[in-house]
Amino acid sequence: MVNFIPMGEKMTKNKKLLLIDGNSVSFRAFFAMHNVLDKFVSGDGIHTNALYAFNNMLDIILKDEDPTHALVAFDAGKTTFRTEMFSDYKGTRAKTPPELMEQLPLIQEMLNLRGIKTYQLKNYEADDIIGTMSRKGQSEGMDVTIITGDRDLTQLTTDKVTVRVNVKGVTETEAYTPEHVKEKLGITPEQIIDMKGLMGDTSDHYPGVEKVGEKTAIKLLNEYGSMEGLYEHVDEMRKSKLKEHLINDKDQALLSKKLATINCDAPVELKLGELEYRGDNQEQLIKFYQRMDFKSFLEKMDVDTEEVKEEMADIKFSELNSDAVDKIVNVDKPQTVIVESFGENYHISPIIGLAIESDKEYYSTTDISILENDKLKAWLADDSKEKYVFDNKKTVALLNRYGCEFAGVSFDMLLVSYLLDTNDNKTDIGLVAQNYGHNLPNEEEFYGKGVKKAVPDDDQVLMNFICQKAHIINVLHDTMMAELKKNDQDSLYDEIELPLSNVLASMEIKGVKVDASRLKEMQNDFAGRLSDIEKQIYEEAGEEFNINSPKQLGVILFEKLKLPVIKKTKTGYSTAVDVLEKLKSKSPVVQKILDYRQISKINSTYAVGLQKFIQPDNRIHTIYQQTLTQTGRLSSIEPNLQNIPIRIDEGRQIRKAFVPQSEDWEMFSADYSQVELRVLAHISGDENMQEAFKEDYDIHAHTAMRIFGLDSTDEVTPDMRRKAKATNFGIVYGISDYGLSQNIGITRKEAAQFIDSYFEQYPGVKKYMDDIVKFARENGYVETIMHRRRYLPDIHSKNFNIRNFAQRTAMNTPIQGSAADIIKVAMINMQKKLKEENLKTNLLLQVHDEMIFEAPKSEIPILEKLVPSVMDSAVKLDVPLKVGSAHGYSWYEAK
DNA sequence: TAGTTCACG
DNA sequence: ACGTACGTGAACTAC
Repeated sequence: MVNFIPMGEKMTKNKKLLLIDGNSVSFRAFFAMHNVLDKFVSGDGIHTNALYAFNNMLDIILKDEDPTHALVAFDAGKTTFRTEMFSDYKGTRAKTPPELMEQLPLIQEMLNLRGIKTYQLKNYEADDIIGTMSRKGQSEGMDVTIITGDRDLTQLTTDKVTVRVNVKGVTETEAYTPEHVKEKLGITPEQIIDMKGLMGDTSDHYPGVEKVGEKTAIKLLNEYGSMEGLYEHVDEMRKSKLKEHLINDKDQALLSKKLATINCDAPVELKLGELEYRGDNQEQLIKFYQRMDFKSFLEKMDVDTEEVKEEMADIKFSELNSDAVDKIVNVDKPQTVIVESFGENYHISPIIGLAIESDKEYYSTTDISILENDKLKAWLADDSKEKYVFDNKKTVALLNRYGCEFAGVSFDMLLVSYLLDTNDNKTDIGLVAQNYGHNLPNEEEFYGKGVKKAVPDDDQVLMNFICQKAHIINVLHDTMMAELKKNDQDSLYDEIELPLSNVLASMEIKGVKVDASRLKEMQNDFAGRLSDIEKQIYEEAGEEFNINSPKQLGVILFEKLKLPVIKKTKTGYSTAVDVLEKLKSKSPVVQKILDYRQISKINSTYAVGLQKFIQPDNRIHTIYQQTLTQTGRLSSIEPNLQNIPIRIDEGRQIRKAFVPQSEDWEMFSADYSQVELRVLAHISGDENMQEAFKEDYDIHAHTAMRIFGLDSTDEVTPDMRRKAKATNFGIVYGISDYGLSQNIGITRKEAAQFIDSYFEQYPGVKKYMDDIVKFARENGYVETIMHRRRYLPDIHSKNFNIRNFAQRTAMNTPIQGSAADIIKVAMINMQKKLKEENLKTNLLLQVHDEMIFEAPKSEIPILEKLVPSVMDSAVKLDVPLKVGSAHGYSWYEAK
């Protein structure tokens, strides 16, 4: 088929108008990068985070949209025609943070340098300017795209006008066409103002009709078409609360609709011709970027400024040979060491290159035999020779495999970066560098990914790369350490994370002995039982299917066997445990499926799964991720040794395969009892909870007694204790009545009463919960007893769910995180003690609130005293810490 | 690669 | 009116 396109139309590109809501995008840009606020400061001390994010977004949008015309509209001031109509309009809106205020003029300046017109109009909001210009553009036959962070602007969408709303920060947008509005809300763009009028707007602070939210408003509009239509027929509605509210709040609703309506006839004195997009003013823009310290944007412009050159240029380095070693060992300043490996798991992957920066000289080699040089070996192991690295734990583990000890690290850029901000993924030095505005390829960019992943053929390229890594560590050292100090996190780093990285390295290197033959036996046993159950399930289902597929299982249970659907997931029927538990009584096949699932999980993940990780030394060497969790806990991978089954005996048998190194040794474990609740008692200062721990009461029974209003714990039934225990857990997680009701199978109302009486009994806890959320709102982060930080930008979210989640996180993180701090201190002290006392015992594993050791039998009596005393004295809280311990022939027995 | 499920604290 | 417990990792299926 041939498309005939008239010549004229083919030749002229359709004109495209880009309209940006300057205020709302700036706001979003600011909060999207709120966690790096202090990292983005220009030479003259002005914050630049919003500027940076705005510009990033601009790059993407300009590329995407390729506009011929562009305009960024700003609000002119607080008073507008809307505040005249309704004095409280935007009444409770928090005032713009000063750190953003100072950036707004710069944003306008930058936009102009980028060839984009900016405009504001007295008495009107940016929305109105955009509305007006979008109609002008449309009537001239232009395609119009609007960029905003405010969903209300979707009322402007038409066939020619697309509204792109920022989601998650500013670099991603969701595009609204009339069809998409319809799909998403079930109403037309024109009806959005009616909807807003009916439901009101909390953030702009205008009221709607009482008890009418989005859902109700949409339902009403689908029935009556518009607010006016609705009020014409309101008398015909049958008597209901809704009808009453509609009638009572009619005036408010009509006013709110007016407030929500964007004025598309504002007296904007702009001609479309003036909006022509001219592109960057190169010369001025470079100066501007330099003033703002925007290195990455400068690099994008292909500009050879001196500063950039220094950073991007190939680094001059010489061969790391014995001559170089002679120089290195005699330097007294800190020196930077890079040990480069290739492969996922550093316990098995080879070292492929080394680099050392020494007094501004760079030395590098891919010839690993230099590690046999005795002088270098001694220098690496010398604690008094100060070193900088990225990932101390990995470096220690790698060098250990090549027969070298490694000590003396004072700066681990990975750890510092994690302490400064847990939010982004910081396991890659390139990404950290990029975060600080420096240009260093990350691992994926350098080595490639998937099938293309490979070490470069040219050794020079590799050596240059690792020298650049060393260079960036030096460049960022001062800034990052200063920031650490400013956050009052230097002792968290010096006394906890850095020493801990050495403890973890030795735990990983030691590994834990696992009896492969035992796992093999279990695997065989499970395989037999699985095929039995499988047969029975097929029989009862009347056909064969994949039991592991939730999809196929759903069809069998809910369509073939017609069992009631309890819960749905995004993709279909839920077949999770809590659902199956409820269906158990309806069909005998359900219990069999539960059994199958359980055994199949234990078999595939543990019995079979763990065998793959047993190394030739008969041991499993996990990797502890020290810089991953948002709370400060560790995590364990390849394999995860922090989730070995224990709750059900079937799975618990797996622990019998975890054994000590030789016959006259045992496994020894020690765990904290209720650390998190004790931490809560401490940081909340709640007297009732503190008393319970000081007196060493059964905390859950004691809670039950209090919330059920009993006189003594003797009256507490097991069921009451169970409920109280769940409530205590709920409190730690940042409780909601719904969550608690689901967990202990009571109604939401009852759960709410539980929580009320809990807070009455523990008023200090209530106060803590309120205060910590307030703290998070004011400071943008929360912290643990050791000043570990977690930034919570979502605490300002307009979205109810996202904001609530951030609030629960604010409550939970100081608790979970402080508990993590405590055991970390205990681990460091423990390792030190074992050495001081000349014990052979090895610390092998950590599982959040417990430590697992292997020890000669003769040392067990010593450990039984020593370990609990080290653990309970790790930190001094207002309540005592309690520690339990056990030992036996395997991890199973050490319970 | 996303979604579901389930193992642990 | 909204739709929920906090923090993880791994196996498996299905797109």
